[in-house]
Amino acid sequence: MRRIAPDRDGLLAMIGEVFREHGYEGASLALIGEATGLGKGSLYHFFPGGKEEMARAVIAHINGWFEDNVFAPLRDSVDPLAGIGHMFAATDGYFRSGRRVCLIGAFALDDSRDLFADQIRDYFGRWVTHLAEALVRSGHRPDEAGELAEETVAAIQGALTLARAANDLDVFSRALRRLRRRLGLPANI
Amino acid sequence: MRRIAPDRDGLLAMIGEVFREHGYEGASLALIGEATGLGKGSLYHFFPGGKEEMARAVIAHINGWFEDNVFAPLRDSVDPLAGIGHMFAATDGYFRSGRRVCLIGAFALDDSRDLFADQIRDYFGRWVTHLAEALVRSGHRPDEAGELAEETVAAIQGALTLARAANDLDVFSRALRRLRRRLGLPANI
DNA sequence: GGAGTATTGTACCGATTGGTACAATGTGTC
DNA sequence: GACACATTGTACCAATCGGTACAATACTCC
Repeated sequence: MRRIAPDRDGLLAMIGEVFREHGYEGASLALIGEATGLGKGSLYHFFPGGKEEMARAVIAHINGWFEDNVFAPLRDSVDPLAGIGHMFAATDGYFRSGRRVCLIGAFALDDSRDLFADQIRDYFGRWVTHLAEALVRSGHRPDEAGELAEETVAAIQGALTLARAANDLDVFSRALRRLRRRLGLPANI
Repeated sequence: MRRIAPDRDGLLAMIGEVFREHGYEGASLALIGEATGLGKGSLYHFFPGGKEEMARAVIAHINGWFEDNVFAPLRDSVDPLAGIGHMFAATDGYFRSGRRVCLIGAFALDDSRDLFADQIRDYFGRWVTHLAEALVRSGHRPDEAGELAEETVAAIQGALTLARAANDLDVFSRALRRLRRRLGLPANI
């Protein structure tokens, strides 16, 4: 019996890709087992709560990544524009310039939203809030900053949808470029 | 044996709601049967190709609705701004001010995109193209109009995602209001 | 090396999946 | 009423679903 001993981060990343590509319903335990190289025995050992616990852990994992790589820079950068620039760079990297889709956004659209409503609302809510605060610090009026933040996060989600629908990565790149300009950043980082 | 004789439009609308709420994978024949009041015998009589043919017909049905109620006004209105206003009103109505989600956008995100790639690309492509042409007619430069159209359609998709994630319909209303203003329309229709 | 725990493969479960077959019944037409 | 065709309910199929049970193996620490 070989011992793979996948670290939890790597494991969650692999499971996350399955959910991302197939959705919550479409991600069968067979697919997850295939992607991770683990049988049901192992999967239910690490996630006694089954598929739902896996999804919950994956969402929390993504939430943590955004906390560290997107929200923290937005909150802690001395120069708010630099923090916003960091956000765009991390976002472009995370979604692989449009090749990848937002798992949490996809979950928000169908049935599975009801299962993970709190985590989903938290993810988008924090993104909008932290971006809005950075925009306030960069000189925007609070109400205007709130709308601009909401508009930006929605535009990113919409661009991911449209890029995948059109099968054209440039859709996503163009959207990020427009958003950068509107938020007061130089055209390229 | 009672005879319901649902007209095809009503039938496709009912099936469409199931796909919209549960996604392609999640929409089981049991759910579809329950929603339509039809057994498998009837469903496979009307759609010999099974679930895939049902989904294809539903997407085509939606495509047709948008052709009549969104794209045609964009193309045929003498006043392009009136056509664009018509588009926003129809869009707000169709998505029930954010209560409803875009089935085709949801399909674009997961596995099912590969099954329906042509129809999905067609839907979004026509929307962007027709909006861009109306924007050109209203005075925008062609390249600028293309970007603005793409941005608008993406913003609508993103707003639907965000509204459902936040469980807050105002997110969608605010997005539509901003888009109307940016495209040169009066604040309320 | 032995004890205790972590991990794993396998067999199995009932329920549900999409799909097929087909006879029975409804409906419209002459 | 008789015929043709449209529609439907039911029974059935193999495959897969998520999940459980458990014994066998790996690993860790003494």
